[in-house]
Amino acid sequence: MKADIFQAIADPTRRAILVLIATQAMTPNALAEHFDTTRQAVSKHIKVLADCELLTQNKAGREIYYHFNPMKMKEIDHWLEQFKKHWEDRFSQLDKVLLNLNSNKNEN
Amino acid sequence: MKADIFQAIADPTRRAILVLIATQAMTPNALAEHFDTTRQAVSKHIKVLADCELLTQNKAGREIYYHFNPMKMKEIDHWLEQFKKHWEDRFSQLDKVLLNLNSNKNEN
DNA sequence: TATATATGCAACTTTTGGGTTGCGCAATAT
DNA sequence: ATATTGCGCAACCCAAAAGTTGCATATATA
Repeated sequence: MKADIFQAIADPTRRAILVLIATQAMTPNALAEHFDTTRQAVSKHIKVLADCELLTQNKAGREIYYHFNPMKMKEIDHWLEQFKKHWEDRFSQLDKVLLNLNSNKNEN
Repeated sequence: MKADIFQAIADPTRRAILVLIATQAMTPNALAEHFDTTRQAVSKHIKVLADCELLTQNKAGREIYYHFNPMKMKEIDHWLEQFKKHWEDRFSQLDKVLLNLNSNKNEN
């Protein structure tokens, strides 16, 4: 059983799938046309994404539309928050340096 | 050659390393004490993280202090931004309701 | 009803990744 | 000067993952 969302987005093909499906729900076949691999390979990627709930299904006859689940993706954002302050701090430090450099010449 | 930041954060041990080092720069040995693996295993994780520039080195004698590079982590945040609107949008919730209605009727 | 289409699943192969062991090298300590 | 410490690197092993092929099943169409 696979459920690690970080592992899920590690693969570049899966990230591309997410980008496509975030724009528009798609079937596996429609999706596979965007890639250079077999339908089954794409299907396996879909399974990984669905297992960790980044995708949800919607069956319509014999077709299955996969939809993007943004709330799951938000978990990544939540994990990132603990680091956010670090790059915001660095920005302000950099700002300070640039201001000091600029103050030798002129202001704007 | 490994340089994929998404692949780098896929491993739980590496994510733990990032959390530790974000708080305080550390040497490989100090780091390894926090985990149940060998120093070499941790060292390999460090290499992965350093290769994709999530960590930077600072040599001090025979010790090497690894520092967190928040600007690189910010790239993940940047990638996430394309999805942010999906979970922030109120329409995202509306979509979900509509999709549930559709799947109950099983038509399109 | 017979056939084509959309999909999932299981078996297999190949590649990748994580871990361990063993080594070499440079910096420090005795 | 010799021993110890901190570290990286390479070789190897094993498990997991990605891709392919071949099926089975359900739905649509002729």
